[in-house]
Amino acid sequence: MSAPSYSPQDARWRRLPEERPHQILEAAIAEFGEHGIGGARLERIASRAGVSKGTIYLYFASKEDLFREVVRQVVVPRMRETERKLEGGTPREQLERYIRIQWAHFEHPGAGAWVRLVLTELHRYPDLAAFYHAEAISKSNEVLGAILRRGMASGDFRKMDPLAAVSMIKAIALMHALWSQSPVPGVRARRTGVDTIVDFVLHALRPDGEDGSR
Amino acid sequence: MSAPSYSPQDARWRRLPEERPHQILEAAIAEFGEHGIGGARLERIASRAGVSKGTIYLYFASKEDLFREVVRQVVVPRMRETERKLEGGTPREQLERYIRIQWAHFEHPGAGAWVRLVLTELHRYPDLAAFYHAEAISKSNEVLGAILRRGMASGDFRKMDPLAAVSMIKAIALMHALWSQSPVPGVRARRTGVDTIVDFVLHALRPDGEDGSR
DNA sequence: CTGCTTACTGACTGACTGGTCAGTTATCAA
DNA sequence: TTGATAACTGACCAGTCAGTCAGTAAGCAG
Repeated sequence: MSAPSYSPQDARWRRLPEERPHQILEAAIAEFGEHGIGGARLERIASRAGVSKGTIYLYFASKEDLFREVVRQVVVPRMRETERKLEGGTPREQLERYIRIQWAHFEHPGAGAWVRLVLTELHRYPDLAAFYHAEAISKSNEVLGAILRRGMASGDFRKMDPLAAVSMIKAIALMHALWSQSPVPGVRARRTGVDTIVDFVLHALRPDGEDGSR
Repeated sequence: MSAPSYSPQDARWRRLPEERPHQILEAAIAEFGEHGIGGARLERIASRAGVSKGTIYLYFASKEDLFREVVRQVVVPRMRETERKLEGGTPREQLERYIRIQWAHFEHPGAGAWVRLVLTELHRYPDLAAFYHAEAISKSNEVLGAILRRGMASGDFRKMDPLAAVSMIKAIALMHALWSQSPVPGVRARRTGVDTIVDFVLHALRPDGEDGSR
């Protein structure tokens, strides 16, 4: 109806149809990370990307579709990359490296928010949750599970259900991510060092009768 | 303006000003558990309680106030009761009982949703989060921490930071609650038995050089 | 310069929901 | 029976936000 008249020729604003989807996805990952799916505002995503809200709808069908593409194009590839660093070494070394890599990953600002998002909002989008589980979680479980199985076979670790151990190790790592970045003072204060976590897990997996020193 | 005319004299509807707050709180705990704080609808809470939306505002100042009272009057007392069952026994027995009680508690339908709510939505309401932390979480940490400290002093457990151990034990229990009730098939399938959890934790705390049999 | 196409804008709409309040009904004392 | 009062209702209001679309600007071919 009325004239738009955005900032005349002021800025280095340009038409860049090829870069728009990527710019919007980067803005979206930040916004979803900070506010979750429900709390994310398309107006803010647009503003972060330096475009208007309408432009988002030129490239993505809906908010949910935008979230789906964020997971597919940004989150999953990053997770894959992290797991490539695990190759080589004894099972104990690999397990320790796994925990330390996860820890370092979760120290990154915003990681806690993403963990929170995945643990708690994803389940309301069943197809997305299934996709995420297939692409990210189950792959990651297999990697860690294989390390544990090798260690049990070699005698480095005591024998137990490898998948159960995977669950518990991941539980500790995930909850640490949540708590270490909690805005609630009493929660954040109780930060556990990564050495303590490595120690706890290695003790839990230590074969019977073996000394705990490393 | 126009006449309400709800079901004439049909049902056993009665004015019960003394029971209303309790009815509304019970409806609210169910609604908050299923939909979280943000997703809860006052209209649905009213409907569950068999009253109209306006009635809620006769007893509670706002949605947030209603949530606060749910925590104060329902959740905290239930949590306190759970912890009374821990008295007596050796530290090992107490720790095992703690884990089994938590497990049983989290098996209850809706428990997963409450864990999810606390872990992920509470932080957006800083005063509520502080209240919940003071009333529920820190008390619970002290109880478990005391068990661990006694066990370390008596030689039942190896020496380590008791608060770190509390964090990790709780992490395992909480994530189990979330995963065991997940609506995502691949996640729910990977259910870990409580015996495995007890075993894992007792191994992690076992003093150096001791055999793992119980 | 002119006309055409593509990229983009932002005011607007429609649906939703927390919270309000004028009005209705039950209850009970007088 | 008849007020008076407390309990309760639900239409309404105001704010919010995902999604739409008429219109504007940039770029480019002729």
